[in-house]
Amino acid sequence: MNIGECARHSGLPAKTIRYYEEIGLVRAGRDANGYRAFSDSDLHKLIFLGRARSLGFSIDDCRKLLSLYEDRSRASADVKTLTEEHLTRIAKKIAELEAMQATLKTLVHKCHGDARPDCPILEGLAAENREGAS
Amino acid sequence: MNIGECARHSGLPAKTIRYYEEIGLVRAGRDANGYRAFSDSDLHKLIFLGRARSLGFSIDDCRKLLSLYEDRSRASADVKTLTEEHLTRIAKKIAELEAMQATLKTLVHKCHGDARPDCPILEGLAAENREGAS
DNA sequence: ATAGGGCTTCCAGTCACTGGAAGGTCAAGG
DNA sequence: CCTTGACCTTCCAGTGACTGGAAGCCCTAT
Repeated sequence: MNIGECARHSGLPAKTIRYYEEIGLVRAGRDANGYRAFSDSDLHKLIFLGRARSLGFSIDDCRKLLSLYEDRSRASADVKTLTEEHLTRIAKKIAELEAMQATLKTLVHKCHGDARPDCPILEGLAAENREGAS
Repeated sequence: MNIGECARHSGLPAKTIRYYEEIGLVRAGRDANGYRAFSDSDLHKLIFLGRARSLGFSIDDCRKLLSLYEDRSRASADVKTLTEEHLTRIAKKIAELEAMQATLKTLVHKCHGDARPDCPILEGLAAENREGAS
């Protein structure tokens, strides 16, 4: 399987597959003409990587997950720990975004949004005479 | 005011202030010795930028917000529109993270997390015989 | 023979900083 | 006067995870 077909089957751009090979996430053989040759096993790894990335795992996490995936004697606890740490990061990120959202919604609500220059959003950003907001 | 004092008052690292100057977000005068000299007005802009960045606005948005901030004849509607677009992006991001969170929680819940290699998380990532999950 | 599509490598750019090296400046202490 | 240490300066490189583009080889069909 060459890189184009592999890209179609995995859903990953060819560029990304080359990049994954470059950083050592996957390895590909070569045909006589120099084209990359992917086995079914390589394709499965790429699909695995695509799924992991789409769930927000970092490349570094993916590297660990992939090695656990390939390790027949792994402990599922290791996978679970990695995933739980990732969940913690996601929860933190959501909390941060929700805090921004709350502040911004308050500001937007106060702003009449017309042709006049008076604007509580800009005043809020200027941070003059603020009290409670973080 | 030199950069160190300005950093303390604005809460931004000196490196960041230099970077903001480099990309033209703020301008600073110079003392005879070549040190940057910040006015109170520069400091206010930096505080403004710090607040805007902490609310997730991009540098490009900050540039627009700053020019609106300095434009005494602005229309508050322009600020509101910018902010609402940003809120839309935040909501989308939160939704994405929550979708990841839901999938990951389901997988973690299924995984017993012990010394055995059997692991529903890895199986889920391998995307074999999956049905409903996105 | 040529046109097209796919493949290769390599380099640069993204975003918003951040770290570090090499060196100038200034105030205080010996 | 000299040194020490904390400032400041510039410039270069690296981060994460790709993405775009240029230059050029390969393969198939017409």
